[in-house]
Amino acid sequence: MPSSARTHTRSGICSPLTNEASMRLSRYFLPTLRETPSEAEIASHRLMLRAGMIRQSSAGIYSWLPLGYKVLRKIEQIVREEQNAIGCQEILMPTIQPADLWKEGTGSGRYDDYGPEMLRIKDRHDRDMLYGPTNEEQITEIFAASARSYRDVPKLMYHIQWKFRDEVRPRFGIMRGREFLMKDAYSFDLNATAGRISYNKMFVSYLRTYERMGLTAIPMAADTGPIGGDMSHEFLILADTGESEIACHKDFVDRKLADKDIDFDGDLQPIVDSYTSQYAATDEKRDLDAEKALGDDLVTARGIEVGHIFYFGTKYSKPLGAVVTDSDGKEITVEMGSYGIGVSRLVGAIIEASHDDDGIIWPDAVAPFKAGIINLKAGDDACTQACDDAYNNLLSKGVDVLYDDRNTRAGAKFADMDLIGVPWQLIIGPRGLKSRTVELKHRSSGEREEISLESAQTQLLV
RNA sequence: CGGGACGUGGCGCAGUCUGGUAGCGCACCUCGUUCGGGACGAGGGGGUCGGUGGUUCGAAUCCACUCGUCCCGACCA
Repeated sequence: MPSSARTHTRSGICSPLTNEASMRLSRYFLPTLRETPSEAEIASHRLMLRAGMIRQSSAGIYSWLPLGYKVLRKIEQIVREEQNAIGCQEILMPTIQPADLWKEGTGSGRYDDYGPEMLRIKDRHDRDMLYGPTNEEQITEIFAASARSYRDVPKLMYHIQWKFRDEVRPRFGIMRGREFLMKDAYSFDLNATAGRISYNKMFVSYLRTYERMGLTAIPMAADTGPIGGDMSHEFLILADTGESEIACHKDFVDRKLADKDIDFDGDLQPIVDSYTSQYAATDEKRDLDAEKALGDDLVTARGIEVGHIFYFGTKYSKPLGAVVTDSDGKEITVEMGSYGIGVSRLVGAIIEASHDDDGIIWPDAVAPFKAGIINLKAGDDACTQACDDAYNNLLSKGVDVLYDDRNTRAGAKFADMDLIGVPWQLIIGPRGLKSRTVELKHRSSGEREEISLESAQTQLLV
């Protein structure tokens, strides 16, 4: 690609690396709201509406506007990269599934159990279909149809797809929608020992995934259902407005993975053990004796579930006939696990964990733009020239930047930029330019520096 | 699914009790003065009150039904 295609003029640019468009705000569809729509109660819902990220279509179903969709894709991409990093392979399964996959006799047998939460549809031939609330049946059928030998396992596959659960009571905006974007992964192994290896990969991968988003997620033992054992964990992040009460050892609160460079083919059990050996429990799993023993090390807080992994053995492989032949020529029903991350929910969860009275405070990794340029006086030639130059320069260096070039008052620009929560604000006005300075404001700390335009731009390149 | 609310220009609300064909703030458009944390003045556009059916001379207001949305609870990524 010729370089001229990358460094162009006034209409924003696509970085060849990220394919994320920087933007002049005068051309961007960013319908911010000064007042909160009355239906929004919690912070993330309020702020997502006010920041022009989403609009509601019907109860629990939302459209994603440019700003919101950009964040959603950033989160999705982090999830994708971390799944790929453990050898989990991306596929894409349909949203609409044939009911036979779920019915007794022809499928898993949970068609009747699932209840009205599953959206059932008939096609024109009067065949029963459904909008998938999850994909265990589908992936198992795919695997079963082609896997023959023990050499075909282990396998890890995932997809990132919209799901639908017809919640009785959708609420909290995107956090508890009926339609939601979810990463769900599935593991296929020859036996439980191998299954644990797959489970551990996911466990550690999840810790890394959330950490990359600027979150501390705490794994907590969850109900294992009919299988039993210790192979089901929910991952929760702490937020004052969280949906459930949790209790854990205080070491979890800011815990980071000690080893950044993990060998996923090595033994992950010690890492998993280092997490699971410490106390952490959701409301229904709390153990008061254990908590008493912790004394001052106990922390109680509120949490939001952002992931759930579990191992379910042959629950689906058996009815759907996912069988391979082992080295002795014996038929083995494969052992499976499934591993979910609520991608769209994470957008709301991150906001719950990171906002203030003025708006959202995006962690760097998921911020829709790295920086915003505020032109304090759009009518001033010198000021506009300085802003244009800074914008074009940052673009050419690959910095994703939102340039507020609108001809509105400064106050409105400050308010909008704080609301949408980009990490850095480059504030340029005629007054500062007289002494060749601009203001660089850091959204999360609130710190402002009066520095030269050049050094401000240099800082944004880091 | 139980309990509770609400539905009036894009957003936030008043008007409903005590029927007389719609109002305020913000936003929007024009002009002028402004312009470093959501300006000021003047002028202007936009709604027939979620829908349907009743009562009435007359309904945003009363009655019935219906649709939608939100909140609490049970349930869940």
